[in-house]
Amino acid sequence: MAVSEEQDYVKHITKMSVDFDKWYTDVVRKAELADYAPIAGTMVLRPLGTATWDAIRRAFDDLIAESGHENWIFPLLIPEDVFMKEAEHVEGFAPEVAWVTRGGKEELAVPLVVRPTSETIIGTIVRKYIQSHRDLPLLTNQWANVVRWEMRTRLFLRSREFYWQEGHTFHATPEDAQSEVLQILDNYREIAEDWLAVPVIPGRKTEVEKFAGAQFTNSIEGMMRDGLALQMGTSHYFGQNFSTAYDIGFTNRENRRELCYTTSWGISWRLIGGLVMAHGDDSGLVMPPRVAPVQAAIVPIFRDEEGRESVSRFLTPITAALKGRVRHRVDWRDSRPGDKYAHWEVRGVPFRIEAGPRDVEAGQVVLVDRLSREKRPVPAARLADRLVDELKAYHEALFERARRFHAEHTTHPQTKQEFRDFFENGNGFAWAAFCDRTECELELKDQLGGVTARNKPFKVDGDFPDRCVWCERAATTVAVFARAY
RNA sequence: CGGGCGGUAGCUUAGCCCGGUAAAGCGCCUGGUUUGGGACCAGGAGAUCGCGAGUUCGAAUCUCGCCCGCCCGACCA
Repeated sequence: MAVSEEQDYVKHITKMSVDFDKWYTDVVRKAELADYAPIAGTMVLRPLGTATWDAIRRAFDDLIAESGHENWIFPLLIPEDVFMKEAEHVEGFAPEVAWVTRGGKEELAVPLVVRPTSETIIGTIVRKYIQSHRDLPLLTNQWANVVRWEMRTRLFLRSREFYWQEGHTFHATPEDAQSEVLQILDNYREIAEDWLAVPVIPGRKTEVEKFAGAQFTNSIEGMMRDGLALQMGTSHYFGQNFSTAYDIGFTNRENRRELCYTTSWGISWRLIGGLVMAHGDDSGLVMPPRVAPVQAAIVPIFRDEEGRESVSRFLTPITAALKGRVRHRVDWRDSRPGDKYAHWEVRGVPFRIEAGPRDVEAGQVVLVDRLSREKRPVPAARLADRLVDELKAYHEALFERARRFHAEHTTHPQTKQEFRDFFENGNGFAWAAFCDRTECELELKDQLGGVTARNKPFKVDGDFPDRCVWCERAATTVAVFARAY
């Protein structure tokens, strides 16, 4: 049934087609994922957002545990002199660092920076645990909050304090470190695609976009429903940049001292913003089922106390069968069914189960999914099995929908004119031949209103011209261009 | 950080220009009636008008400073 304008107004969710940015903010707040906090540029993660982040966290933690990574907890504060050792890194982060200069009433002799990322302090700390090649690789990870004094903030996507995981690893050889970087990037791809149902492009960052202090940076890039790119995870190779600055060495098999090859990598709660913008619609959130805190909301329908008890008895074996298999919630709140439908819809719950007198009579429930809203009767005894299958299919459908959108908003311009036209008339991804020169990328960014090379994809199909799509010099690579968050 | 706009009940806003101690819808509470797509009726609670100072007999309203948000720019692993 179509939703009237008046009802929309009551819900206070701006339509995506009217103003995408406003729609996004409305959804995040009305779905109660997160809200603004009273400190500029910071936010509070509400229970739905926290549960979603926890689900992502568990999924990734399991993945990296399998490959031998261990969680640590490192300090929040970094002494200035420790922070300042790697020049490029300092230059990249200095403008957005928050400082602690006082403890109680005393001015600190050495000011402390609130970590914007932890390469420097972790390097400083773990160097003493690394003596021999036998101590390598050392594979650390921490789940933490960091602070970056951003000028322009946005819920989940760019906040002054954010939660993430940062992995920091130390290796005996460049090959080992580089394969770590690739392996983690593939773990990130798995989180994005298999858990969040967002198709992504893995690739190598250009010099303009790489991490401050890295030799190279890899990323996965996803497309939001406004055609903008979102960097959903990055994985950096430092070579010996940090181990030189922080003197992180080991004794190799030849009994000679050598410096470690290091990496770092991170995903943040930005992924939640990503799933909102990749899947949401004018009714609110659409949660990917594998991370959805509630996968099925059960709405009991009854007229009186007797009816209530009858539905309750009917539901007892049903919820018992769902236990441990499907994350569900029975909505006994004292309000009308329609109100409950809307409640769970805004929150993006994949499935709704209606159970009323007619269902009790027939020994069935009515299953409704968030995407099609079609009502389908399911025998009560088969609900659990059915839902497990439906959740899988729902994930596939979501992923497929996002994949199709991504494909429909992707182009392969052959000429500079086609390239210009594409970005002057809208947004999306443009795969094009590229000279990979910084000057060229900066020029096109300037002239095309913020278009940048998101990355140079690892996998490129088809033929591309041998001239750069922008400067028309010899092309050395293929890059995906887009405006980005 | 520069330019512009805004902040009034939990939410969305009116009132501000032209000063006289705050209003509506939604939400919330109680009772009744209802319940398969955001119900209805009646009653009720809820606001130091973002914070602070100033002008004034009197400030939501005028002035100044600060805080928070939005848009544009600069900036942005």
